[in-house]
Amino acid sequence: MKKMSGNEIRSRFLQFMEKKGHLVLPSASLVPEHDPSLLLIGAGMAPFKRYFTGQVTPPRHRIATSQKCVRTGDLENVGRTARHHTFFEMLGNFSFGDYFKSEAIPWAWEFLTEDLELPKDRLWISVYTDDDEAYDIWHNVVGVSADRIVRLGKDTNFWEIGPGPCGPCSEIYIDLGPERGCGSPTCGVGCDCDRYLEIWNLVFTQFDRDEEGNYTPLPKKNIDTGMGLERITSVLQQVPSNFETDLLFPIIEAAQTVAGIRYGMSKESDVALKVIADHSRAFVHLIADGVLPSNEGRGYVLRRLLRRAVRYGRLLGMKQPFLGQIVSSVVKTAQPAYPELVEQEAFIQEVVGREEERFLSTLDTGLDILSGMVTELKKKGQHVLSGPDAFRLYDTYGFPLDLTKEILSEQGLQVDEDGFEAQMQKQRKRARQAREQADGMGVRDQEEIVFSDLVSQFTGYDNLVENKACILALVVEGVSTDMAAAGEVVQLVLNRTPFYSESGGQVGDQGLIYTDQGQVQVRDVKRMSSGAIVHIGQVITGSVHVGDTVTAQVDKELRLATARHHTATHLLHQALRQVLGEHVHQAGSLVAPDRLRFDFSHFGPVTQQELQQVERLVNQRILENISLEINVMTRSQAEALGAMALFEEKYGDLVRVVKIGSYSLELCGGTHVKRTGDIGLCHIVEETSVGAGVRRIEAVAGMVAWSLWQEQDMIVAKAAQLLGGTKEDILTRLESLIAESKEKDKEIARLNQVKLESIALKLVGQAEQIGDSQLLAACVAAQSMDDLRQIVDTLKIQLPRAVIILGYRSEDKANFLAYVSPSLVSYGLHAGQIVKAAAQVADGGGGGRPEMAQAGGRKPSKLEQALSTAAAIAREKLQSI
RNA sequence: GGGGCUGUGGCGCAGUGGGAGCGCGCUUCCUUGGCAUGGAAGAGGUCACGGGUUCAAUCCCCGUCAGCUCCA
Repeated sequence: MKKMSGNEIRSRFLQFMEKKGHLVLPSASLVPEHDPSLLLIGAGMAPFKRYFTGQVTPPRHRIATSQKCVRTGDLENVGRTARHHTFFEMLGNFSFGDYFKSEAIPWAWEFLTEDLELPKDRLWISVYTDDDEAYDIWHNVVGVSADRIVRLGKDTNFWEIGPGPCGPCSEIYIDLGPERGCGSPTCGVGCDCDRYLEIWNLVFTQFDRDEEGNYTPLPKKNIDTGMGLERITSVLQQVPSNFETDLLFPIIEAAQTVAGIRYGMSKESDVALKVIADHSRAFVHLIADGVLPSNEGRGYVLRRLLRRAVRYGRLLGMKQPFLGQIVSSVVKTAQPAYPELVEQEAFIQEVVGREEERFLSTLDTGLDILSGMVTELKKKGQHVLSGPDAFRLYDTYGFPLDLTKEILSEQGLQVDEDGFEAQMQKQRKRARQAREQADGMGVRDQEEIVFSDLVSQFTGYDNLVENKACILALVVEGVSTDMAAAGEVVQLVLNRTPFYSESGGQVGDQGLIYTDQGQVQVRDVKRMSSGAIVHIGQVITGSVHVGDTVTAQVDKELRLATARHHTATHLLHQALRQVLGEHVHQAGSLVAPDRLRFDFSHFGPVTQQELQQVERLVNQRILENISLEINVMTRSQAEALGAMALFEEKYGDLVRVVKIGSYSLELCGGTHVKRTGDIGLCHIVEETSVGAGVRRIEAVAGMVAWSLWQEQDMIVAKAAQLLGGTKEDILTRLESLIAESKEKDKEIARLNQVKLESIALKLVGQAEQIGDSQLLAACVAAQSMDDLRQIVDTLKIQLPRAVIILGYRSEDKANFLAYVSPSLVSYGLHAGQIVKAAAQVADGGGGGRPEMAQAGGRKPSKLEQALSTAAAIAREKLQSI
């Protein structure tokens, strides 16, 4: 057996297959390019699905790759077994209707035994029960002895996923020795234990399965093989698990250095190190392929992996962000095969760092809350965390359920997962209902049926008036009708219309549809999935009838304003990619006559400087007055040009490509201006967050931008006038005004203080002596409760053993403050009770602490009476001491 | 689009129906040959915003905005 590095094995495999006539391709992106049904690439053959189905012709009939794969199906097993990974590489050779078993089998044998020098006497073969063809090749052509070939059943050796191409497969195993086995006398190939390790699977797709389960032979048979790079490397490097190979171990080493522990110290810390190493490989490659952390889809897979890595880091005692150093080691280790990672490292670090920090704070609050819940559980002697509690952690604090489960199980506790799921269902139901309600405003399902067999032709790209259109259908209040009269809200379908229907974020046109007898004011236009274009509006004069020949006229000003915003959106998109990076992708868009809203993927806030730069770039393109080229072409032509495809499944085979010089190229069905100069100017109004990883920019263009500028300029001019200076002076004037005003506030406070002190000193003399205590009840000229407090502050130094009751009158209220010296409080005197008695006289209430309390009343006329009542109560108490 | 949580000095956070606080940072002074440290004094707040309840709201209720988070 030859000892080789993982990188060496990868390139040896590809070289071998190249010699056998294969086209060697680089690994495809983890993000499936033409397959919206697939979240991520999880198998070596996944990028070639369309070659297997015959939809697309492959560049060559033999292809070989080492493909990056991500699988998160059994996340819990990662780190606990020798072989589970979320990220791995699959070595594979593929035949698209070219060679078949008699080539694929000997080649596999040749590569393993000659190039890798695996000992023949340790290799075992499995074939499908009925596959005599494969058996013969293994036995007679390759020369594997009969006792080394095992026939296995459908569950392991037949590859199929529902209807479609399928076929038997043959697997190659290596015997790792009896010491790795289970010891059972029946132990052999196919046993669950670790002794016989499957290293290569050869799939022979030779049948087509129909819905009924009939298998018909395919005219063009395919080969699809897969050998896990990490696995075969572990065999050649003679290490017990994939994690000890040179593909993964350098990352574990980096992690143990950061954590200050050693691999092999304990089972738990080894699991944590393995999880960190595995997940880090996955998220580094995901980010490199353009995925950003978010709350859904691929972004959520990424976020979960990243957060799990952080969580396991915490288990090792790492409370600070640490993934940066791990990322470096991943990049370094993967560099020979993926040199592009090096260029992207800074960006990856940025994304990882931000997400890590965000999660650490999320985690801290979550852990606090969870440990509170645990204490509560233990106090009650329970051992199952309720579904709603677990859900609250998940829903409100973003604390993943699997983390909750793990943390609880460490303490012998459980989670009521059914209860959790029930809460989740409730949440889903709520969201769905809200959605239905929102949809109720637009065109309802019923109309969808009414219009289902109608088709309208859109003629409005170059043309805003259609003179001889015919009304095909009318709907009033959800009911199909022949006629609509003045005042009625109507939905109207024409055979031909220049009205643009809401699509791709661009709102529907407004305008007029009229005949000699009637006029309809169109407010919105929607397109049915059937192809009918529905105008929604109100009959303003006369009436309209099905069959009428009408003139349909789009409001030109609004359409032009919308077009300005749409073209500006394309410029903005490109400018954002230029300034922020290629990871910026459209995540939603609204194009209206008065504004545009553009949502895009980005990891953090856009700085003021970046926004200014983006805005400058957009306006530079506008000034360059570039002509737009709009062409309809096939999808593949557009792709060849490098067009940015958006929402691809929405479009048919022919696509519309909007090109702005050499600057921007997008697939787009919307309406645009002729030249960028037509936009006039564009101004970014605000930049906000929509959710993690998605930012939103709102901007205005054309006259809207101009009137916004005019309005703001007027405000500035007015401000300058009010401040008595020029526009340039505003900021300095304001600064000095604010400073001055603060200075004056302080001076007023100081003067007030002096005044209050003099009031207090005058009051001292009015105090009534009762035993060795003093009683003071007085109405003073104060402005606020604070004033009363300040007077008391002065008084309580002069009258060290006293009850003080002060009152003042404000507009329509009486206000009181009572103070009792601490030495009197111990005799049972209570400021709250005294002041309350006073307030009740003035028709109010109050309370507070024993030494200080305040109150108020609605009848200021009773102020004096209230004070003397309170004084009487206090006097009585003082006399009884 | 819908739900939950949060919003208190520059930053991180306590807090309570009745005088707005803590830690870090900042300024000045003292200690020191200088620095680190130590000691003292001080500046800094429309308690997100707008309504309501109350004699009294930073606190309770409603709305708006922003951030976080889950669902769609």
